[in-house]
Amino acid sequence: MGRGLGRAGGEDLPRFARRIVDEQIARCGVCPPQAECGAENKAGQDGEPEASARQLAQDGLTGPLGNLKIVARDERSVTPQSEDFADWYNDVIFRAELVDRGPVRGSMVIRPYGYRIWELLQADLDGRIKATGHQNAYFPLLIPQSYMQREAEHVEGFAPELFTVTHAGGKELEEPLVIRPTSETIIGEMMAKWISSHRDLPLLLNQWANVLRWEMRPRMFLRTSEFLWQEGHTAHATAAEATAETMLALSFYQDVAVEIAALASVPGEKTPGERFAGAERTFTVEAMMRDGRALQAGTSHLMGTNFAAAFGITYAGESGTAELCHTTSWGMSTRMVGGVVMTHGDDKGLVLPPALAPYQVVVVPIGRGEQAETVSFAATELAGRLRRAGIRTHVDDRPQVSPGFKFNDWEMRGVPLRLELGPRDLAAGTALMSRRLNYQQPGAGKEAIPIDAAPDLLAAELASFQAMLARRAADFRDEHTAVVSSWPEFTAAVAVGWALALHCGEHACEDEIKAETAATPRCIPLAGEPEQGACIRCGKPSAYGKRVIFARAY
RNA sequence: CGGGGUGUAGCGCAGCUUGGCAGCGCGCUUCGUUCGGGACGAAGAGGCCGCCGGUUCAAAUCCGGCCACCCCGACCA
Repeated sequence: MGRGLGRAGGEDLPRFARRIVDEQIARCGVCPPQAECGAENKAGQDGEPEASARQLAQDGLTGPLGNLKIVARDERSVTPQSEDFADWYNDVIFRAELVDRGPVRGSMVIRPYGYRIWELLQADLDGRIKATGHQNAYFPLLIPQSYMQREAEHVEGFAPELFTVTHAGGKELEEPLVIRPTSETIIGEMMAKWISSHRDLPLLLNQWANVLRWEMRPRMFLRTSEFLWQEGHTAHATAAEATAETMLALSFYQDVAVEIAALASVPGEKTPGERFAGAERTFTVEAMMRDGRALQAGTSHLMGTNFAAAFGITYAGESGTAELCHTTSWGMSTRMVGGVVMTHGDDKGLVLPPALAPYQVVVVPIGRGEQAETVSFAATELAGRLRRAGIRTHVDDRPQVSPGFKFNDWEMRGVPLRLELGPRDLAAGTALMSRRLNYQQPGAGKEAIPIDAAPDLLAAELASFQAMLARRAADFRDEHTAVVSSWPEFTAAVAVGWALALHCGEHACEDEIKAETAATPRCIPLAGEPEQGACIRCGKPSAYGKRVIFARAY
């Protein structure tokens, strides 16, 4: 872990060690801040290179303080969230083997364990999409550049992030191609071709695809140059039907976020400044992360007739006149994986909701020599029974790896439940169960469960684990959301979480708020009560008739 | 694009100030002993020191240039 010691960027080790020592001394309350508590405490004077700061840190510092003990963080553990959330996040996703860096800036290799999480989410969402009459299709990655230019706002919005292909087959292309940043244009073009009558409507399409956007500041899962997503695209005869579709898609996202990913998300509408490029209205589900920031977990756009006009998506109505279609688009991406990490994870690593856990239960057989075979056999047999009961189960029978290592390893990887199975358990007909975390009863230990009843028991445990995570996330969100009516309250709220505030809706005012607090309007919650009043910042009348969630966002 | 960093073994780093056989920890390989919370011993393998140029008898180290990546902001799922 390059940053495993929690050093500030660029801070060298001697400086780091000295800072920690200084902080410890300052905290000890006995010595003055600059006191030299014994020679060993001089972890480095200014300008003096410190050859053995690491050694010193490992050995710990002792001296007159007695209680002063500095120990470098074990390289096997992660940066604590409280110390640096961004470092924690990076440590966890790499250590849990969700992801690796690609060779190109901002690119990401999704490793099998991470990809499985995505597959599980994908399978659930795909089921919801299909169950409501949508059909999957696939459209090309390459789009003629001219397509992007047909919808004015759309071009403007995406131009800065486009990858453009200028050469193919060794020759310069007459018309450059763009790699899709999203597929409204090419799907619009095809819709125009396929729709001619009101009988062709609604057209309900979805595609699972990769898209590419050049991002100035990539973050694994949250903002990579290339990402995987689902994009729904539909065309309707009336605005009312399109609006209903937009809300239906939003409900997929809210349900997946809460029921499957156990996120604490809030469905709402984007303010005009945050709207999708080319949309009339944009809806979103915004989820609170464990550092109090907001993550847009899915969006659903009502396009009105903007794209229909740009691409000629028209239909003959019952009276025979040509009418513009009303279209929608909506998407959820691999960003969700990052949202899961940042919602549930802790200093021991990932915590996965059972619905998305590649392994819901890991069985660790314990025993060596003659016992090994018996235990291993029993573990395999138990795993088979759990799998037949629909529980994703893994037996960790790696030899030469100690049980303690396995415990920590699977905790890092977020497995909800672990079973230890050793000779003592076998003799008693039980297995030792541990939960990845115990909300509201921290410290609750291992529990012996009867092997015979394991499938039912564990299924119930998984269900309650899932529910517990969702509740815990929602509690956290509620505890970190403040209804504010003054500027000081606002700044205090967005420093640690979300603020519900009235706002004038003006861009200049949003910009000022962002410049001062880094917070932006995330959404106008659908469930918000009507309320009038003065803008939290400038005092002008509120624009939306409801409170707006302001937060620092990913 | 602005600011701050870093490039040395698979990973994390030291060495550079003051040029002189390329090191440490983890991991990896083999053997043995271990296994209920990150095991231990012994023996090994592993390097265009980011790239190009310069200075020098000699460059990881000094000088010049370039490149890449990471972190913090502005853009965004």
